Amino acid sequence: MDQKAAEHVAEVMKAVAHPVRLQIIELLETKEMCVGDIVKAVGGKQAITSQQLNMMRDKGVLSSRRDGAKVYYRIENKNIIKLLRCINDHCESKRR
Amino acid sequence: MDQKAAEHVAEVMKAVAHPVRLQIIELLETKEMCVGDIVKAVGGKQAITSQQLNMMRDKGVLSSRRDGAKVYYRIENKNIIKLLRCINDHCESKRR
DNA sequence: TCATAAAATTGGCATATACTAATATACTAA
DNA sequence: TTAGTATATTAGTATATGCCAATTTTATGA
Repeated sequence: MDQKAAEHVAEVMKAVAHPVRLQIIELLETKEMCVGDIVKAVGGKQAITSQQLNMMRDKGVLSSRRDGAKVYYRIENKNIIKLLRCINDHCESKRR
Repeated sequence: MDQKAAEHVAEVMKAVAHPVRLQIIELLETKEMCVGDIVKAVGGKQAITSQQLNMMRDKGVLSSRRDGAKVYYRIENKNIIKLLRCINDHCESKRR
């Protein structure tokens, strides 16, 4: 992994490395969802959740499409899901 | 993933989400190394590298053993390696 | 013991991040 | 066009992070 790749990887990981953002990614694992429903599901505030979604989209983790007044977010790259599984395995094996 | 698990996962990811720390993990993928050699390999400063190693050990990513004056670090949980692979896959599929 | 090497720690500073309240924009339906 | 709903943006603040220089701790060998 060269310098540039390492920087990119670090950016992607930082974008995901947050309890609520991990929750959002889990929510989107199997389906797309609009901002309002995501806000309700994670029990957060509209502005913050919107910021987090935008941020993850900017980093290439999510993508979005507008449908009328609503904006639907989905996972852009499925490898993020694999990533989550790896981390989960790591944490579980530590807890054991 | 419950709240507590999400927080833990986020912590581990944050510990790894840094260009130099990713480099260090790559270095340690197949072997343990002492601090001095890691410092040379990543071209960093002693104090900073020591801080990064300590930090990753605190978060359960690495572990260490002292052998005389030298301290050897190694990857504590191999799932971190899998994690790196996932991230690499992610980035490569984005570049294509 | 003394000098040196290896690693860890400390205090400080600049920047980044997370959050907040308030406001702005985009869209729909009446 | 107006009111209402959905989402995004802005400016500000508190805290976290990353880095630095200097110092300290731990261990070795003369």
